[in-house]
Amino acid sequence: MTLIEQVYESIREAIVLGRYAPESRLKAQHIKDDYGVSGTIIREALNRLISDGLVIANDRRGFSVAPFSAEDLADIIQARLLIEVDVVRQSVEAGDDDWEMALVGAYHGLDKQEQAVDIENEASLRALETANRAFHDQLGAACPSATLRAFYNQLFTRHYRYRRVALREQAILTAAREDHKTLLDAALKRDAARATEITRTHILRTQKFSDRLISAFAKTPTE
Amino acid sequence: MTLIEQVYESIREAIVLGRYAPESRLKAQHIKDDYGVSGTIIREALNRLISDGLVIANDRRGFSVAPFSAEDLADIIQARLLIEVDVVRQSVEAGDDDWEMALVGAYHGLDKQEQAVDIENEASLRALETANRAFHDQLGAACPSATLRAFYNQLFTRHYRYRRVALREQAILTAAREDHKTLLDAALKRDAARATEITRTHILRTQKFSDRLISAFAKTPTE
DNA sequence: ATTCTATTTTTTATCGATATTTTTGTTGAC
DNA sequence: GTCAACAAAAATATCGATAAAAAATAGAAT
Repeated sequence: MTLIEQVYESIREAIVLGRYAPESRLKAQHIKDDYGVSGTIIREALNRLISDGLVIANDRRGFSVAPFSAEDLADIIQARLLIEVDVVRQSVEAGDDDWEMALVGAYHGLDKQEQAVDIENEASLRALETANRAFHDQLGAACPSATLRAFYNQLFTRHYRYRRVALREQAILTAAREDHKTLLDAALKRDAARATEITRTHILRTQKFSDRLISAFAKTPTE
Repeated sequence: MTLIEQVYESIREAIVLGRYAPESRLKAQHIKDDYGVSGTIIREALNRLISDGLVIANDRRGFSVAPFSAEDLADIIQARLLIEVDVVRQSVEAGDDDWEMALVGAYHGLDKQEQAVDIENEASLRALETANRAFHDQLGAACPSATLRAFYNQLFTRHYRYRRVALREQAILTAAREDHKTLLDAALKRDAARATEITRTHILRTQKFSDRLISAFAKTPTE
């Protein structure tokens, strides 16, 4: 694994988890010391993060963390509604037996984490998110369009910045768990209409908490 | 304008116009001589081109030009159908007076190029494409979702790699010209349904030529 | 002739230093 | 006290060189 990759992953995580505050500037000169690498590496990693919509390049003024706002969240949710619904529909329609098996497996892994989750425990929440992502990825994996899947990926990551705050709500977790079960059932029955409907509801669930999410994050220590 | 930006633009154009053959490797060491800059600059420019879907990063094996294939074209068209249709719908519904004025202006510019176009003349075709893009950009400009507009942008550029071959067909140009006129009318009347319908047809028009496009490009000199 | 290994060449990833640009801070005039 | 002009400091963009890795080549052994 190349150094750039490692740094890229680290910075991405730092942004997603809010360790680099939204809209704060990412100064290569400063960051390089955190990772003990050259400034060039940081710059390359930041350039790649632009693709993910997590970093913004300001001409001659370096890079900064993408904003974190109610509008941004609304934008993400809206785009997800359009794209992910289509990805799921196509995937459910096109998935073969191997896909089914992998999906059942991913669901099992997710279910386990959902049972065991401890809201107070950061590591537990992280494990839950990993399993959650794996399940949703697998749900869309059979979609033939690589482009749509790439878009979906970007949106999923960007959305996680907001969702992780919501994960602390027991009500959300319970509701999400229901969704996942229903999603699996619909997918296995090849009921694309049902699967897309649940996907919609599932995505919209965080929206209700929008305001609370934003203000909760605003309290995160800056820089 | 920063050096990276300039090199980025140049390489992008080179890829879109096929001067760097699809799937060929982009060797920083070699390219840097073409532009008289350091290897770092090339690498950074290439990293940014990943966002545009024109360049692919191969771990420890540098970068290469994105593939050019019937599947890729089908993928692009499919994604455009989903995303651009939505962008246009939202834009037509949300556009204000300023937007209308700018749209009429862009249409005028496009119409002029369409009248004057000379299929044999490369500069003329390029001017046409610039005007074409400006018109379509403006058509979607009032869509409130920055994310969807960004996706649309990427797809438009990727699609152009294929479309530019089709531009040499008089039949396509004539049909496209009709589309544009109808699009403008529908947009001004705020007839979103009509506008999206035409957008659909417009996007699909190149698909018929798919096979011919691919083989025409295959004849392009490789590296 | 084919496969395996060792060696050379090419290419990539990475570094540390420097020129340029932006930001910050200070002083002096109105 | 505000503004402008200038000087100092910080940050960015850029370079050229090097270490590490991959690809190409050549030679030996089956």
